[in-house]
Amino acid sequence: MPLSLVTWNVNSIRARHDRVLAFLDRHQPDIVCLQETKVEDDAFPMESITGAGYHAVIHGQRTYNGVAILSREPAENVHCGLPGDPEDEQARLIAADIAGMRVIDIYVPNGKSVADEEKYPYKLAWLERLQAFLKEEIARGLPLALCGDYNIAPTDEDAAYPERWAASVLCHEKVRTAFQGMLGLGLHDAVRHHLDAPGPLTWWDYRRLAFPKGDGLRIDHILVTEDALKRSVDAAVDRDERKGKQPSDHAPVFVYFDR
DNA sequence: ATGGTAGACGCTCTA
Repeated sequence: MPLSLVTWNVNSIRARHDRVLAFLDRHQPDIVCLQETKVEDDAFPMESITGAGYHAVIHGQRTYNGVAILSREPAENVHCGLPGDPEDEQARLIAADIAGMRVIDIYVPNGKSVADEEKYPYKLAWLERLQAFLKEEIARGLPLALCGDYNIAPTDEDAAYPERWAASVLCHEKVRTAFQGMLGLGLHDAVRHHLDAPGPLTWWDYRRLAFPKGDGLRIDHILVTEDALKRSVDAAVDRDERKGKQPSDHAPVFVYFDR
């Protein structure tokens, strides 16, 4: 069996508790990066996760944001938070060494709208700080995977209806430039490497009947260094996880690696 | 027709 690495924005670990456990049981993934856990660390359902046979490292906060990495093997050298702004207390990044790989789990700020004078500049500045952090992390030399909800659809082929989203913070030129900048650091889009465009879609808004209408975007990504790309053998999106009762608005994204 | 849903929290914000 290949090693499986997953990223999934669950939109509240407590609201998605049963779905997460069913997901772990069904797929038996090796490493799972979660975003939008929306819970302080004291209230994270740690017993459920360990009961399912997983270690967890967590970086949460009340109400918003929050990230966690679940793994079969224990995590080492855990790092919480994106450096570069001492005033920034939003819990959007956690990193750890797992199974010989550096795994970085990110929840990039949404940015609200391009015209927003606070949230969109925060998103762009956050992406700048991320690039600086990535340079240091890549320099450590381990195979590296940057997994998460990037809130960026890198090209028009990453939206089912690109014209509807052209003016959005998910498709705007400046965030697409930031995505290209990460590729410029030596990272590769592992999902795109294995799966042809258009898609695969990973997020459908709860509103406007977006899922039944097929109005989704590819905003959840796994970027990897070249050594990890060479070890990767396939990728997938579990679109079925968006169906049924009380789904997250995001589907889990998988990349598989030779061990 | 210019809306709509979901989650956490508290009567509103974020996505």
